[in-house]
Amino acid sequence: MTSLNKITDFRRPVAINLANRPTASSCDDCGARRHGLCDALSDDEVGFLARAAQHVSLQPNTVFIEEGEAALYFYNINSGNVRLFKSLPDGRRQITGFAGPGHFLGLAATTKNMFSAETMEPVKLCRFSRSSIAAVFEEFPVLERKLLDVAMHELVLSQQQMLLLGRKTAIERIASFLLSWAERLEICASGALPKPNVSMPLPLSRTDLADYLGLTIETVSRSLSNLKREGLIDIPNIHEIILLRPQALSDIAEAAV
Amino acid sequence: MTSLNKITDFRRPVAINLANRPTASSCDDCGARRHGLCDALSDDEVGFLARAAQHVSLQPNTVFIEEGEAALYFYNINSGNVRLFKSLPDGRRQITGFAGPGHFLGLAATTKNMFSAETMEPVKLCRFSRSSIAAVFEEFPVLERKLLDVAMHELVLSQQQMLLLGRKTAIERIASFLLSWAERLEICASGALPKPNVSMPLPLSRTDLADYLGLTIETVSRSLSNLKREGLIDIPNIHEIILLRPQALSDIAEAAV
DNA sequence: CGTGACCTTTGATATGGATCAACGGCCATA
DNA sequence: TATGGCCGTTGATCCATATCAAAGGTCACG
Repeated sequence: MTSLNKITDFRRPVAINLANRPTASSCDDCGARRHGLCDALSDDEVGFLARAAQHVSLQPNTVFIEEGEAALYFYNINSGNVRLFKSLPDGRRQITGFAGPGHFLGLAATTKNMFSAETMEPVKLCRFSRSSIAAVFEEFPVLERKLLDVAMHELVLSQQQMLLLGRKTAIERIASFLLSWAERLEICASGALPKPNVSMPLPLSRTDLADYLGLTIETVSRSLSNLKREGLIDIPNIHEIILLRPQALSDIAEAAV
Repeated sequence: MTSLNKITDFRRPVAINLANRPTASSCDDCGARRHGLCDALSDDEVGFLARAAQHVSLQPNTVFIEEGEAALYFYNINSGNVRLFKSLPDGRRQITGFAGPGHFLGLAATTKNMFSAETMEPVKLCRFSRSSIAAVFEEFPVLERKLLDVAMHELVLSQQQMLLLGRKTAIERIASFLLSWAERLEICASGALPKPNVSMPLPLSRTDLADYLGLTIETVSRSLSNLKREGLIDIPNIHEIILLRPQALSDIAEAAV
């Protein structure tokens, strides 16, 4: 907890001088807007945030955060999606979540990275030195408030995932995943079901799916085939799923009695 | 996400008038101190926080947050420990974590509770109306900063738990749990191993252990017996574990190769 | 259009942990 | 000290999913 205070102690002097900041630039530079994090920032301030960072473009399948390495930076994703995961020495892997445009990574107050992050497609992101965290928060206190909301929401999601990993069967995991993925894609409102027959892109390999759901690729494949055989979904191709009967999926996912 | 803005929109007018607040009272009233959340608050302010809440005493095994119910309050625990869990309609239960003195519960911006909370022993806590969240944060902005740190730390813990639930074997789960429990009790520094032969209270039933680790009580019992048989731990009684060889436990927990 | 690498699906078999069952220890109560 | 209920342990068996194996699809590249 010592490093915690170093980073977020509110008494820390402000290192960034906004009086000298550059003039406004497009908010598109700042992935934070995607999460509504910029709502309360002026264009000037958003431009400043964008300029305070190093802008990085990454190829697909690039590991840019490695578990165990020194935590020198935090990141804000501008475009593209990444997977977050933890690994065991023998190669077992658990994907703990996905992050897309607007997400912040590496904010936890630890000296080493507690997870790895790998791009799933071409990604653009902003990299900030962690020593500037306190200063950034000092300048943009509203960021803290919004980040707290985001963090609380992610805790809710990870609790759902713990229930899935600890107590659900393979078919329940797949059904749960399909519905939560639809929510993530905003195909339906949070907590609501998508309409029947909606199509959904699924840009994940079976390996990613298995590592996210705590299964093997064979079990993932079989479970999807079962759902298809029973007419609850259709699978026109590997990276597309049609949710034929969302209600039936939900009954399976929530183990309705 | 509409309710999110309702609660945390920084423009919301301040409803609490600190000018009229009561004079200082003991900080012991405020569980927040246990998490260092009060470090930056004056005794006056802490006393105010304590008075703004309803103080509640609960018997052991009382469910005071029920998943799915309207989320009317948030809570700050003063004394005692609680378990947080999610359930499926058929009775399967996943404990997602434990909360003790200083923890805040129910801060997520949702209209319904996303988990249940049940006391494990006599518990005292402060209950706040959720409609006052914005006002509380407005008066004590440092609270937000600290809560963000706490939330980030809990995300790290839940990622560890996802790895455990998704990819570890029964014996690895038990070994991981014993070491993380020692950390929680501050028997050892975060990330460090306890010294050999340290004794540790374990005020959890086998059922709680099973529901936390995604196993059955029989498998928990067998795994503990195995570790005992191999001389890595001793179990003088149900609610006490002696960590004879923490390094060996760690090798199992981390699947050292 | 053919080739090969990689990914997915499907089938056969193995196994870790769940389930079913019985027993034993502990504690509260009389 | 005896009794009953609850919890934990241990043993026997079962089953959901892992593992092993092979075949089929798809796509990039020559």
